[in-house]
This record gives sequence, C-alpha cells and structure tokens, in this order.
Amino acid sequence: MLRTRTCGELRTSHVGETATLCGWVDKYRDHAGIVFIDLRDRYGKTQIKFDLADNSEIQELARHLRYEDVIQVTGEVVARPAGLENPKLDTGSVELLVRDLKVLNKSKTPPFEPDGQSVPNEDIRLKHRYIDLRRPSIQQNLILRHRLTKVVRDYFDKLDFLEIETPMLGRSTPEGARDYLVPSRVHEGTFYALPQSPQLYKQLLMVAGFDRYMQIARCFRDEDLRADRQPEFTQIDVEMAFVERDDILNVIDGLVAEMIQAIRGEQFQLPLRRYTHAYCLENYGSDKPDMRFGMQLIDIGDIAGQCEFGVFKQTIAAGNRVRGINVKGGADKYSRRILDVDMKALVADYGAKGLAYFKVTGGKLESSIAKFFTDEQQQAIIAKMGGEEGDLLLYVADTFKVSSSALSAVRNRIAREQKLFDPNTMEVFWVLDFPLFTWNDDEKRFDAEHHPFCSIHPDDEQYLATDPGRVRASSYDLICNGYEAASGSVRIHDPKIQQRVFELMNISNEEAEQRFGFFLDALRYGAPPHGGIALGLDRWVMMFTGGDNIRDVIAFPKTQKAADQMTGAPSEVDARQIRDLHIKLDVKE
RNA sequence: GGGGUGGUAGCUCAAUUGGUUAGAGCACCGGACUGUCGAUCCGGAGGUUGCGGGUUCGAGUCCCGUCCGCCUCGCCA
Repeated sequence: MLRTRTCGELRTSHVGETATLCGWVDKYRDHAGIVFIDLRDRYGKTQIKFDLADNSEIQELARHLRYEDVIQVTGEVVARPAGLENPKLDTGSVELLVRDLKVLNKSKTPPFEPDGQSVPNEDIRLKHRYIDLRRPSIQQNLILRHRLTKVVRDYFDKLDFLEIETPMLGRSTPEGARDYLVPSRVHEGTFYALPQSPQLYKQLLMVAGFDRYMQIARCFRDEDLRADRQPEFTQIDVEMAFVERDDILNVIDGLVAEMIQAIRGEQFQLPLRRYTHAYCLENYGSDKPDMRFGMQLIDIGDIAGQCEFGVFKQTIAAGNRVRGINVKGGADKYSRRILDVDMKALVADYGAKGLAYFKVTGGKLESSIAKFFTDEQQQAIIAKMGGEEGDLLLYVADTFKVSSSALSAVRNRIAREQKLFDPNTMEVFWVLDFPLFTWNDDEKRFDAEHHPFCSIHPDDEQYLATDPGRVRASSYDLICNGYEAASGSVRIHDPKIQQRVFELMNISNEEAEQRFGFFLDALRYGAPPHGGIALGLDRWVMMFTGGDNIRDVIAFPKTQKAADQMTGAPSEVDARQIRDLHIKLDVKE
C-alpha cells in the first residue's frame, strides 16, 4: 500500500505516530514559511503542513502544489496548538507535519473544483463526471447506495431468498415500454431486447420451484427521461411462490422498516398504512399522493350544481366534478397574477381549462365569480372547505381524471412553495385495488393497468365475464413522498384466466401463443400460485439522500436526451459493424 | 412530438430603452507573507457572448433557424 492511513482517520490518539497519506489537494494555503494543505480522499480531509525550518527543498515543492494534484506524504501526526483546532473536520484536532512529499500525479487545472463551494451546471458536471464524483456529497450518495443495497441483500438472505441472475439479452415483447433492441449477428434480421424488467423470467423461476427469488436487476426502457427516470435503472426485484397478496406486503413492510432503521436509525411503525386506489384519487387526485401534508381535495359538486356560475353548473350537468383545495392562510400569498397566469398554466398542462378561486374575507367569499353564489351557497362552501379568514380556495371543474391530475399538481406545488411539510420525513404507504384494465377507446380494447400477468382481485372474478372495467387487480404500489417506490402484483397462474385476460386485451390465441407461448406453456406444467414486486432502488437512494434527482445517485447517468456527455454514447459505428449485423441505416441528413 | 427555462472568461454570475474598450468573485500566472483552515495583500494574463443567418450607423441585448443542459405534458404494461 502507498499509504498507512486514510485522510479521514487521524485523531488525537494517533499523535506521535508516523503516517503516510495519499490523496488529492483540496485546498492550499501558502504562507511562504509555512504551507497548509487540506488533503482529501474518499474518507475525509486532513490538514498537512510543511515547515520551512524543517526542510526547504520539500517546502519549495509543496508551494507549487495545486488543486487536484495527487500526492503522497509521510510525516508525524501532531496535535494542533490549543485554539487552532478545526471543528469542521473530523480530523481537525491533529495535523500531519510532512517530512516527505511525492507528487504522484500533477493535475491540469480542473474545469471546476469539487469543493462544494459552487456546484457547476449539470452539463459540465456530466462531461467531467470523474471530477464531479470527487465531490463529497456525491461520494456520500454512492456510499449510501452501497449500504442500502447490502441491507436489502442481507434482509432477503435472512428470509431464504435466493439472488438469481436473469438474461440481459431476451425476447422483445411489444407491450409496455419501448424496448432497447440489440441486433443479432448470427440470426439475420432478428433482435434481442434488453429487459424492461425480469418479469417473465422471475415468474418462470417460480414455476421452477425457486419459491423465494430476489435480484438487484438492471432494467432498460427506451422512453423519455424525467428527474426520476433514467433509461437504465435498477430494481430490487422480488418474487415469491405459495403466497397471497398480504404475504408479499408483509415481507416488503419488513424491508422498508429495515432500510429506514439501517439508514436513518429510526424505528418505523408497521404495518404500513394501506389505502385504495379510489381513495387516493378521490382525496388527493393522484395514485401516488404525497402524504407528508394534508390539503386534501374536497368535492363541492352539490353546491356547484345549484349556483349561477356557468362553468360549475355545466360541469355538474355533464356528470363531471368540481373539487378544490383549501390553502390555509393563502389569500395574501398568491396574487391575482400568479393565480390567473402561473397556476392557470399549470392546470392547463393537465387539460384543465381554468382555475377558479375565492379568498375567504369577512366571513364571505371574495372573487370575480363570487357574485354567482348566494350567501347560503357561499356559507356552504366555506363550511365544507373548513374555510377561515385569510384562506384561499382553489377549484378545478372538469372530468374526474382532469380535475384529479390538475389539482394534484396544484397541491404539490403549493405545498412545496409554502413549505407545508418537513423534507426529512418519509411517508410510506400502500395503494391497493387498482383497476385491472383501463379502456383504450382508440383501439377499442382493454389495456392492462399493471401488466397482462396480473391476477384478479378475489372478490371480482365474477365481473371478468360481465363487466371487465369493474374488475380490480390484485396489485399494489408502494408510495413514498409522492414517488412510486415499488409496484407489484399477485400473478395469474391459471392458463385459462390468462387466456381470458388476453382476449379482453384483444390478443388472439394465436398471437398470445406466438408472443408468450413459452410462458403460457410454463403455466401448464405446474405453476404454483405466486406474486412479487419490484422496488426502484435509485428512487429509494434518492429519497434517503433527500435529493430530487435520480442522476445524483447514479455514478454515470444519462442526460435527458439519453446521452452520455462524457463518453459520447450513443455514437456512430463502423460501416463494417453495421454490415455484420445485416442492417441498413435510414437517417435524415 | 408539445410547453417552459437557460447557454457571456476554466467555474459561478453581472452588463440600463440596442450605444465607449463586455465587468466582478473564485480558479490560473508572478510577487509578499511562519498558524492558516472559503487564508490575506499587491500585480498580471484570460472572451468565437453555444453555433449559423438576418435587421441596424451600431447586436451579449431585437428577429429567424439550429445545437446542447434542465423542468414538464404526452410517453413510461
């Protein structure tokens, strides 16, 4: 080893010891006669000093050290003089008096300093990611990611789960997300697909008898990116045989408690709360509501239908909804301009045509539309909304879907702006009883809400023949702070029901056999009842770090256009490579 | 594919209604300094204002196109 200690290690107890440290020059302070350098490695920072009186040759070398030079120093660990300790450093009570200095690698002037003083724009950070990754905050994120992953593996190992790897080169299945394709050289004109998830493989492992499976699995989806979505991401993938829904929920409850205990040192109340999909949409407008704060959606349809405000009246007459939220004390926090322009634009993103609002003033409603409401109606609205002096009431009148998503967005924005929640809390809960299908009016068929292998809620089997839209799925999402943190279901293990689901999705027997024949076959050879779930590892790490962007917990992430600014991927390839793959390019010049 | 926002020195930013030689802090180079810890002080160098076109006596600023980053709708079983 080129070092005997790390830069985060030395304490008063080491005083008198001769130590050798290696690291990067984080800061230098040159006083001519004495030179201080903060030496940094992954473990921390240690102040080292060069004293002119001791060795002028090394002193001279030390004076020319610059940011990000990599050096090796040997010297004596000495206590700092009284009053000169640095409480900001863990090693701040000591320093290394250097006897010997070796410059292992002089650095070019770096494009930015990873000192955390100012964080550069993200394109610069990603282009020089190896420097960005020197920033202690990012290093902490990746260290936390490692710890969390280990907690997860240990938890499942204790419960007799086996980690089994599944292929990256698989068969394309056109449902769901767009596949990343890999052309086959050997089989002319054919393609592998990278896995969107190991879904079918893990179910086949259940058929094979590996009744408790888990995998830290890389997944790929060729869809547009978001702050919490990367084209390749990592799932904690889980599947169990001979279980019912609650068995899986209980196992994951335990995992969540274990993760929070290990990372945050907190005892977590189990079982996790459970809400229905319908409840979440009705009261929060979202199937992944942020429950760190209240401000629930309240329906005023009964009053809206009676009032003289045309938009409200017509909305109710058309069988749609008028719902709103009460922004406590918000009357003087949101100007007319913000409400009429910014907030209106926000709800317009979700298809809402407008945002109605009242301020509660002098026990009445104040607004440009207040005149359309009688005194009694105004009092009824105030009562229903729990309105008090100075409150701001916001309404969206539209279909259930549009009013839900628009109000949910408004709710989230206001909570963020008004700091209605403690960003350090984690509100984790289950959402159950999703619909099995959503009707696809363009294609005149049902689409699977979760995926086509999701089984039916035990109470709803009767509706499969009569009213498929009413059938609830035996599926479940785990929500944390407004993010989908996990999603899973009990699977269909009966080929007859599987076939019926395909029929409703307008997938013919022949088509199903052609696309999933191997899988349907497996179900016919003794498939046990089984179910599973997958947790988004990146999102969990992000939440534990308190971040709002998944890129900060991935060592080498892609930009929003799915490019790697550092390596230049994706790139063109040699004509020879293309030819070997039997591919012709058709690219717009 | 749509909407929003940004791109000025190595980095973070400023630059009035379009108007002198595009500035500051940090970094970099040189000098001073034996207890600093975002060291300090003195001096210096550093610019294709993302790129291309246009309007104008004059463009960082206005217009058109384009590239890139970020947020977002659609999309993501």
